Amino acid sequence: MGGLLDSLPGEQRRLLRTARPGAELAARPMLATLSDRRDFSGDDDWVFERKLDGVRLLAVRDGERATVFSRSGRRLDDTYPEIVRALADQPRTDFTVDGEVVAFRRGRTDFGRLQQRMGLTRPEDIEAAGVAVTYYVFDLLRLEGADLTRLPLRTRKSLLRRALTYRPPLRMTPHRNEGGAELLAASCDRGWEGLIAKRADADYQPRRSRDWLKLKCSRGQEFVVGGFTEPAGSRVGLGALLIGYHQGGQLRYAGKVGTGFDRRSLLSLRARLDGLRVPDQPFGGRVAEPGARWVRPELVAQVDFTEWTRDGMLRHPRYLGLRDDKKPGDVVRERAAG
DNA sequence: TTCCGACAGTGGGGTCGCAAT
DNA sequence: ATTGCGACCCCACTATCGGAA
Repeated sequence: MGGLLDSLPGEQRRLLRTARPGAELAARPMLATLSDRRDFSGDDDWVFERKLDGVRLLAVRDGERATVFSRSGRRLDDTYPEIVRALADQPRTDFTVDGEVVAFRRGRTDFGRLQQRMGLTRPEDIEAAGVAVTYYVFDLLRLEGADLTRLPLRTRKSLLRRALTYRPPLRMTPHRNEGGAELLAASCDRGWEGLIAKRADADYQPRRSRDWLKLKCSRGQEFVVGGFTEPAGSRVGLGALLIGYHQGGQLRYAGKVGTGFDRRSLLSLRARLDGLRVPDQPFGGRVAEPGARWVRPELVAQVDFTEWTRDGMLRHPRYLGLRDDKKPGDVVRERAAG
């Protein structure tokens, strides 16, 4: 075993530094920056990966031992024992990899399903949950005693492919070298989350970087504003808008949106909402939001979000603005569940 | 001078575990 | 038995500040 690094050209070998196992974990994982960029036809060289909807996991193999860490540095060995086992069974005994743990439902990565595993550490609880996980690795930070983070991404990926043996629950994240725009369109059609675009020649930086771009499929639509919450702390105007849509002759609650505002929009929204105040909630069914203020459902807000949760609430909602061109009565749910 | 990255603060849904009711 | 809370996960965004470009 070993000798993978001997195949590197001299100028890349000079980028290597010695690394103690786990030393890179004192730093943080490299994070992607949210981007609207869609044109990747320029001179710069990018690698595209499917955006996986799970939790980040860094794994360290040091001799006989394998250990996994969350993004914040928490040890998760008891949470994902089958991943630790898969890493401990690898022929190579000296590496650090970066990747994402996911759970599948109906062929798609499903964060909600993974959540049923995330907090569990007792083997019998994990067994009872019945949620199989897969560890998609996409980067190699350390190998054969060397810190690889200064090497270009393509080289790290090439080494990663050869360094590990891929059997469930361990997989290498597939990537493509071109066609980013087409790939993103196809991903969104399938109802996936989006893509991560990574600069092919970039090093691994333990922070949020523009060398990794998060390209998200947007699932925005209009919602009727039926109430709001009071601001807290240094916040002004309001905390969040309570929003919904029409279905079956009533206004159905779809959750809250509490980000995307600046000071001006918070204050002007509050002024308009105060003119619409009513004592009773306009939503059908009971909405349990302590301290909520209710308004006549006359304002229509444009809201972006990633997906509907199982309970029919919005995940990762953000406010984009008011739609004065839309009638509240026309606002319905635009996508089916899931 | 302008831009970028890091941090703090405020907001979201959901899960689990634990304490209070 | 139910409810509430905090701690984690995922995340959104604004505002600010200091240093790099």
